Amino acid sequence: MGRKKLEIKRIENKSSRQVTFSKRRNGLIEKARQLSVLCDASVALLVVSASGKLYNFSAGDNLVKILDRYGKQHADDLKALDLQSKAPKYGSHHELLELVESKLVESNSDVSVDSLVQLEDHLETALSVTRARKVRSLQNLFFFLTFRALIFNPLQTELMLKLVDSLKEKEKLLKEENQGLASQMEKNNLAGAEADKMEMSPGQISDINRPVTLRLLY
Amino acid sequence: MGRKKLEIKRIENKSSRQVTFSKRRNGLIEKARQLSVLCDASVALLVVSASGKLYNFSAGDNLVKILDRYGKQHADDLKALDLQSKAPKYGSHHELLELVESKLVESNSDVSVDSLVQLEDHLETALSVTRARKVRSLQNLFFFLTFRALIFNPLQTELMLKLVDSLKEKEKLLKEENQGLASQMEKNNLAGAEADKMEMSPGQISDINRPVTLRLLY
DNA sequence: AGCTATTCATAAGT
DNA sequence: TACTTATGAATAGCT
Repeated sequence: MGRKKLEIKRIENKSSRQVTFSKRRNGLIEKARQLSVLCDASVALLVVSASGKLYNFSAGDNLVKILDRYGKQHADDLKALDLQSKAPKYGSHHELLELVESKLVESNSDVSVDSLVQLEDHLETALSVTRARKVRSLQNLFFFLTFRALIFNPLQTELMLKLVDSLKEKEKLLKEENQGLASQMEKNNLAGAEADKMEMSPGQISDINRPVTLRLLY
Repeated sequence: MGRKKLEIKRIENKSSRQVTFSKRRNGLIEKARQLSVLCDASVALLVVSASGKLYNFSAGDNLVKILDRYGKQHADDLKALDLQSKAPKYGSHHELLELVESKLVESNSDVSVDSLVQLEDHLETALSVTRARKVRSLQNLFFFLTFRALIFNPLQTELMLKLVDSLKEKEKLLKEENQGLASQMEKNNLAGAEADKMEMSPGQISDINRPVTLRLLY
């Protein structure tokens, strides 16, 4: 819609490509805004230029509630998805979990793009049969989850990773404390055995006295 | 661009609103496709109708790599954001973490929409000063993180929540084991004190013997 | 779902 | 980068 008809293929001239990008990007955003206003819809638009610059637009209130309602409507599909991913044939849920965990450990929780791409592939494979069966409904679900992630950002993931870190740290400290206690107990037992001329392994001691509350590590 | 100029405000007539929605949605998607092809850009478009139905479109390859490069370019901003969110005045990072954790516990990891909305508000407040200072750069960062979340879906969040659950469970078991050990030790000490006619508190026992390796809980 | 009169978006030029 | 304008595209109202 200009002085000349423009074929829809990559514009080779760099500067005119840039000009066109700027104009059409603005046009697209305006159209998105209009759609949102005219039809009471919610719209999110994300554009990355060839040079890596990010542009975004979103409009529409109560998106979160709409998505929540949508999610509730599709609760059955969610359950089916969950069960499917537990099926051993396509990689169990637990295996996937282990995979995520190992990726997190590997990269010291600074999750690399490559490892997540790889992880996504695994998930893709695990879900392929489910998808083939109920493509439409699951695609909707996919985008429900996607959109949810889009709304509940930006730091949720980062915070979650930090939470995982803190839990791992807590676990480490608890294990150390455990080992310390075990070590003390062994020593006590040896001392006791010397005194009593009898042996007693820590695991076989029955619980007679009331447990002591330790200052647990936080 | 029709028979009559149309004011950009909500169309009250339901059926014509629906028709307009359908037409303009398709138009928007086509425009997004064209922008992607003409200018070598990546585009993601998400639309939710008033009735809650979800429509999506995306185009452009290597989005993940573009975003990764972008993220690396803005690594300094990420660090600044991290430091800022640690500033006590606006709620420490740790507090936010506790908040996330409590929300997860509250809802038994079936994260409710309302609690996340609330959480988002807290984050919003915590980051408001940072944003005011470097709005442009942080908005880009915001959308980088958003877009990343968009790409690394759909089950990443769900898996992460399950990972958190498993770590919490591990922690619980370790604490129980800790208490069990402490209880045993107390009993041993009492027994030892009786035998030796002397008292010895668990915390004051020095480590003489080599620690015993326990079968840790997994 | 189609049809066209119109308005709108924008390619090329400045 | 911003403005202008001829022209191609999108679409509002109608069927």
